[in-house]
Amino acid sequence: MKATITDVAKVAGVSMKTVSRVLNNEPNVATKTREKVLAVATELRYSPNLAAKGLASSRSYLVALVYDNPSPYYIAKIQSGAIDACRKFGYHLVPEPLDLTDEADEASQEEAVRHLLHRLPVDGVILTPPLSDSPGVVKALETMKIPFVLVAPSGRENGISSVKMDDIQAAQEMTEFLIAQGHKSIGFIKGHIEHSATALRYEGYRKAMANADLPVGRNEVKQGDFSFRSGVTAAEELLRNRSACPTAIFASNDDMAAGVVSVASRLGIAVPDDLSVCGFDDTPLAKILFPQLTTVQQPIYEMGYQAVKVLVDPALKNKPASTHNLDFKLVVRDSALIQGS
Amino acid sequence: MKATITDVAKVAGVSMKTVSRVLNNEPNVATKTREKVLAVATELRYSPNLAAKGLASSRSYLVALVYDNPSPYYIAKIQSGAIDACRKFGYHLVPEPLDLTDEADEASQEEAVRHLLHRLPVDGVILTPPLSDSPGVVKALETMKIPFVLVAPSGRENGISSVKMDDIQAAQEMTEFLIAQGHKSIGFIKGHIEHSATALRYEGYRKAMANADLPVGRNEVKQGDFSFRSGVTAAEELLRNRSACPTAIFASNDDMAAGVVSVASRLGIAVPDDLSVCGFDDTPLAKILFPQLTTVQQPIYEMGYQAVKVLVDPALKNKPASTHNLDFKLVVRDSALIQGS
DNA sequence: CTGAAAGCGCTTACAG
DNA sequence: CTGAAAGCGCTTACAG
Repeated sequence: MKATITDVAKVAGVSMKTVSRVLNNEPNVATKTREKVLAVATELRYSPNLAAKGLASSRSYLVALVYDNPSPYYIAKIQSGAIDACRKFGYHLVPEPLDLTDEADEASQEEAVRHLLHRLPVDGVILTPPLSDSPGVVKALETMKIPFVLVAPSGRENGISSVKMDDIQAAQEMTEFLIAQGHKSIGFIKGHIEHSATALRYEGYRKAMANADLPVGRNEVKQGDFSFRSGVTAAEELLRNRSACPTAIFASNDDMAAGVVSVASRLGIAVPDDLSVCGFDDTPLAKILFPQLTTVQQPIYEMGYQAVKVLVDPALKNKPASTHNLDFKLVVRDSALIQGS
Repeated sequence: MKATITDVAKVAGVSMKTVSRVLNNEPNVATKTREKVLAVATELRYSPNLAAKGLASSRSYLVALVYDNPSPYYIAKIQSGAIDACRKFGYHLVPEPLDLTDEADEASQEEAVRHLLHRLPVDGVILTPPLSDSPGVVKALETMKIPFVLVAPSGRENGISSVKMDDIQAAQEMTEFLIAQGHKSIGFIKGHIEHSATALRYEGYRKAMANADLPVGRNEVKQGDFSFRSGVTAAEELLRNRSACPTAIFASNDDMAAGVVSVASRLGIAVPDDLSVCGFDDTPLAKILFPQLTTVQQPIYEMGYQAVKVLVDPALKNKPASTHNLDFKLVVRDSALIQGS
């Protein structure tokens, strides 16, 4: 029924091995032979059997995307980029959710990963936050000798490839944007205390304020936890004293920014006329809100794409570990745009 | 390094074939032999090589989730259910986005699917809306003789397995809930005109109104397109005449319901005191809004799970096509809850 | 530049 | 209840 490499060889009048060489773009094939084989392959609608290739070469042509993330939106974007890259290089992506909530210690986390990857041999693994910061998970991959790449890890990992963006720089630029709009008192809402991005975004905000010689008052910074609810609570505190409240609030993610907008609307504070609001992430919510949110667009799709590339691109794999810094984008929408500016 | 079936056979003192029988739960193995093999397999941390299994049995142990859907939330949930089912049966899920926007006619859509599945042989395919309604896609699968199952198809497909929920019934129950709360004038906002769920949900609404002998005025039904924006527009029309506007609005998805809430808030109409609002889908948005949305929770995760089960469960596959109707759930939250009721 | 042989780790079909 | 042989469709390592 389906054509095999032997069929192609027979019809083309060459050996199986030559067909293999042509299809894998190996050198040492006469141009004429190459063309002939290619023509026959097309004619026979030949496509290699992945299982056979895998068995013979002890590769799987599979890349696992291992995640443990509550945000379907984030995963969907990473996955989308990863799949596109896989297609380009003849691989396939297998998403593998990994629930580590029951595995408290490092050793049992390691065992969980080992178990997961024992059943399915893959040629590479992509780790998304917060797994990219888990020592147990990383250790399992290292001892199993499976190539892997970290997406947005918090630390500067030595000897491990990673794809990331500069959260500090992004938060700093967003704050600078607000300062350029004339704001002098800018409130900030921090994210979840255990999330690695929280400290980085806060640092970017502080840097911009310091560079502009603007003091940051104790009452201008509130702790949140990335939830809408925490944005509401923080906004209520920031906006309590109407005579001395900030003219702009930078929430370190969109959900919290939505909470700010909702409080402002309830208190009759006009956004952006009386209060500018910024978020971070550019989730779908940012465009649904009224007014639409000014926010930071992370290169999530690109991180997924680049992660796969690092693992499977012949030009990159088996090379020393590399760190890929991808570009973010400030998306300016109505929530922080002074009229006429 | 990694144990093979031969290693297990050697250590257990039996033939390769016997090990194979034990591991695949085939009959005709002495209990003692079975136990011995199992013990050795565990000891050696043996796990079968998928590629070898696949090559020998001409199966792949892979299921493809083919989608072309703008909603990452929907896909993420389907995928989550599908992966869990795959794990239970020893399969793996490979998500395959399929962009059909450039393939206008049925023939080229068929070719696109053929091309996609030619490279990756899979044991089954799951088709999500709107692909589950595409004749070209269905035809490709049929001629390739790949087992497949439709998720939420609109029509009554003959001879094709499907998993779905009853949109008519759900919309009817939601409307009945509003009626039971004492509402007599209930506005309705229809969905996108080309989406199959639109007509079904509207029918459920009409049925409930008719059953309760409540007339549906021309001004009570507005056309939307499932977007937040269209919900805003529809709400503005429905609420224009404050003296004769409905006391409840049932939007046929959450995004449009969010639009209604936003208009009400702008007009100073209290939700739910002056206006009850209901949505459909129970997206994350439903819980972020203030007040939180009363809505219909679709069994999306369950559809993904069941779809895989139909394809790979030995008790179900190779059986005649079956239709699986899964249960929805009315989620009553503050946006449509009369106080004290 | 090309090919014949062996083998990857399983299952299938058959035999006993 | 158990096993020996052949083969799935490729690649690897070697030879020429």
